[in-house]
Amino acid sequence: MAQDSTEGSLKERGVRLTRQRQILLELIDRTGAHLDVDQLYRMAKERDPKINRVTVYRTLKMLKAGGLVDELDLMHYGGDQHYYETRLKQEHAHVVCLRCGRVEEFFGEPLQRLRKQIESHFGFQILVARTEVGGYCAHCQTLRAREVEEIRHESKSVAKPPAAGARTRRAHARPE
Amino acid sequence: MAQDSTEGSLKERGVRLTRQRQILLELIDRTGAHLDVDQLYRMAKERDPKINRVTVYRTLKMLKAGGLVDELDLMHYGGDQHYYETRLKQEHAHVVCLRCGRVEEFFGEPLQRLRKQIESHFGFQILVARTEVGGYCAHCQTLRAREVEEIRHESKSVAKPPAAGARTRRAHARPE
DNA sequence: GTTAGTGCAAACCTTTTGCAGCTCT
DNA sequence: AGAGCTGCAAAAGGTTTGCACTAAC
Repeated sequence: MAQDSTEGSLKERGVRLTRQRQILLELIDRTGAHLDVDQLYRMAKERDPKINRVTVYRTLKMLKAGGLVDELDLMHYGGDQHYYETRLKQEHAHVVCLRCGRVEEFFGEPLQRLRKQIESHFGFQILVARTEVGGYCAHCQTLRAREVEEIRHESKSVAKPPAAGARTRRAHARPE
Repeated sequence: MAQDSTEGSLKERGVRLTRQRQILLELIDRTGAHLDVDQLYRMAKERDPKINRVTVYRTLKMLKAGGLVDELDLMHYGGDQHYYETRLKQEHAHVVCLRCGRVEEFFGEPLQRLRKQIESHFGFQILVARTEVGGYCAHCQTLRAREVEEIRHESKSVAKPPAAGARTRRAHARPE
């Protein structure tokens, strides 16, 4: 049972801890993963087959508004849905490989430095910050180079080099 | 007429410079603003009343894939559509006020530092980077404080303090 | 003349909404 | 008991697709 600060935080605000919410909270907080609505919905369904997708949306919206989860896009790799993660973790950037979909998290002082500079530069009060980076991971750089090479061979002469940011939209490809 | 590096870049790749594309390119490059599809579509329509929304989508997709424009969310202030801007500008972060919708751009060395650290830390090759920050601008911090104060007065006792990240979704509010 | 690009209509996917009934506190 | 939540069905964005026609090179 997830008896962490998230649930406490909700109780304080008089938010009801329904069975559905407990399930969703536990999934988000415990896995610490980047889950989209569909994944979350299916996982929740294993524990409560009657749960509705709409409840997942509503719960996430509430958690986001309450500053308990962060909403990510992960560079829209894999579609236009959103991904969610706990805010219990320390602030970090998301580094998404546009070829394999793997997502790395970067914690490091440049992030805090950036945050502070923005706050002092504009006199801005930051509530949420999001850094997402897309490109090729170490592994895929090599594979990518090979692919480009092959293409250049196939179309012997007028080799239109594949556009830099081009990405195949393979629905819900799993990293790895 | 926009005779800048963007058009050149397209010509080199054998992309046809249709009238519609010229209009859209000029709007994006010249205004240097953060435009969503709807704004872009309406502005383009003034110059070519027959242009179709789909063409706007298709052009943006191509420009994005070609690394000529960046796609932004601006913290989803004002809805779930995307915003687009030239990539001719130097890299910068977007700082969005969740109360008035104003968007500031932050250029500054912490960004380059962050980029470099991520690249060297993971051996990652960055193609696109996006930092978006949401919160309250200097001006709105004061107004916000006043609002909270008022609310506290109205509901005398059980004052549920407004959730930190809560934001009113006023569709397409204009900054200022 | 070819082939890429456009417009139109219709589909698609993700997310939101209205409302009756259920359930936490 | 009663406001707050849920589930269901239906709608509402925002974006993409299939196809016949048009225009850039």
